[in-house]
Amino acid sequence: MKARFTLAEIQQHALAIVDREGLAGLTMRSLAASLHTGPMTLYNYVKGREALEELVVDAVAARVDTPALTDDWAADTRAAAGALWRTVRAHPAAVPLVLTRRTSSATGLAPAEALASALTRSGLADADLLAAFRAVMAFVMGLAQAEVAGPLAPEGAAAAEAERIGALTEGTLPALSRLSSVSAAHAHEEFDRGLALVLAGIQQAAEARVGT
Amino acid sequence: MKARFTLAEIQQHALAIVDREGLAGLTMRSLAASLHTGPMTLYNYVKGREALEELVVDAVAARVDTPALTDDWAADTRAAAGALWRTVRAHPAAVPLVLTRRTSSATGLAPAEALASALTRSGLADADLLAAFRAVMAFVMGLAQAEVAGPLAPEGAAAAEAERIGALTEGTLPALSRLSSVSAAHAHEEFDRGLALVLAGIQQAAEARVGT
DNA sequence: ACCTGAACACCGTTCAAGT
DNA sequence: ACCTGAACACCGTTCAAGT
Repeated sequence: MKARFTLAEIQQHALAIVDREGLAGLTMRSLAASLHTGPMTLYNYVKGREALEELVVDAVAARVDTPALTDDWAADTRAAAGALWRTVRAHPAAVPLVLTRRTSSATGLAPAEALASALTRSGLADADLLAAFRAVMAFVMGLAQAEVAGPLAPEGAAAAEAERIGALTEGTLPALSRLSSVSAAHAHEEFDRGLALVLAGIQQAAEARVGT
Repeated sequence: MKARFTLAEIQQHALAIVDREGLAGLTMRSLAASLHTGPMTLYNYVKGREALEELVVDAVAARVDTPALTDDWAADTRAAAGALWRTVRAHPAAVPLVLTRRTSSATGLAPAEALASALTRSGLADADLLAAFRAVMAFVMGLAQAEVAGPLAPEGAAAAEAERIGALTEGTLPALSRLSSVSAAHAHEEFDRGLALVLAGIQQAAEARVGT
């Protein structure tokens, strides 16, 4: 019998379920139902649950539209990081998978390649180039992590944001609870400001190298 | 009947199982067996599976020994970030939980408080202070993420590290595969170098403020 | 070769009964 | 109050039988 589905179809259905019902809503059985088959059919396309979850990560990565290159490596770095950030953020329920499942497909690695490519044109030497890549990538993933499970993240959608930390710590964690109220006011610019700080350090290293 | 266990006991057993057998090894049933009880007994101490996982995260956070404060905020920031990094890294199997489960206990938030406290003494204004906190915290968590599931992480313990990316991408992801070989050579200093880049950007912002 | 129902070995948790 | 066995509703996956 011919193959009834394509891998891309399965990917799309899986990501759609995660987006719609959350991570717990994705099971072999629910995905099979979404495709109008029995659970066992899936095993003709995917090795098992774990491979399915990697497929979801690939599906998210595939939605990142890598921006066109310019002659400004710093701008390209910002663009690559921003594109990844926006896409990951658009699929909050998939973030736990994005953070913990590794990809080795070309599409899954494409956003990292775009970032690496931009940074390579900074002229940094190997060790610093690697550190810069690590720092920017970690910033993007770490910020996504913070939004899902970080200490300043609002608990429920409706809960007042600053309340949680403020109430629970009652002055025992003063620095953190102050930041918590700042966060409520500056949520919209946290990515840009944070990335600017990281990039400032990288640019400084790149310029120091040109100077010598 | 008196309470047979303390929460701390349960925490230690749970973390020990994760460290020893991996995340999949921790189930209500396996934890109960480790404590020589039935699974139902656990529900007297913990609301359910999810609360248990948060307890594991707290247990990891509790093992971070926050370093003593000095009069150098940048050094204290490095020390706070380093202490968190080393502890998280010492429990690789727990990293997926650390990344995805939120804590609201005081012990769970203590490492973040230490970091916030150090950065507060930089003199940065609110928005930049928050951005700096975000950047450093994201760097630490993002680097832990990269080690577990990032594009340059070795697949298996025995697999040659550069092979994976190199072989699979065969020149289609040139920048990334070059970084992959650099990574093999510089693994030991990636944290320090990356953090130095991030801190350079933060210090630059702090000095610019002093100058005006 | 690709498909897929039945069955198995798990899992978290509800319920109800113990002390 | 705190404990806990039995039972239930799931889950991923093996197996074997279909085409």
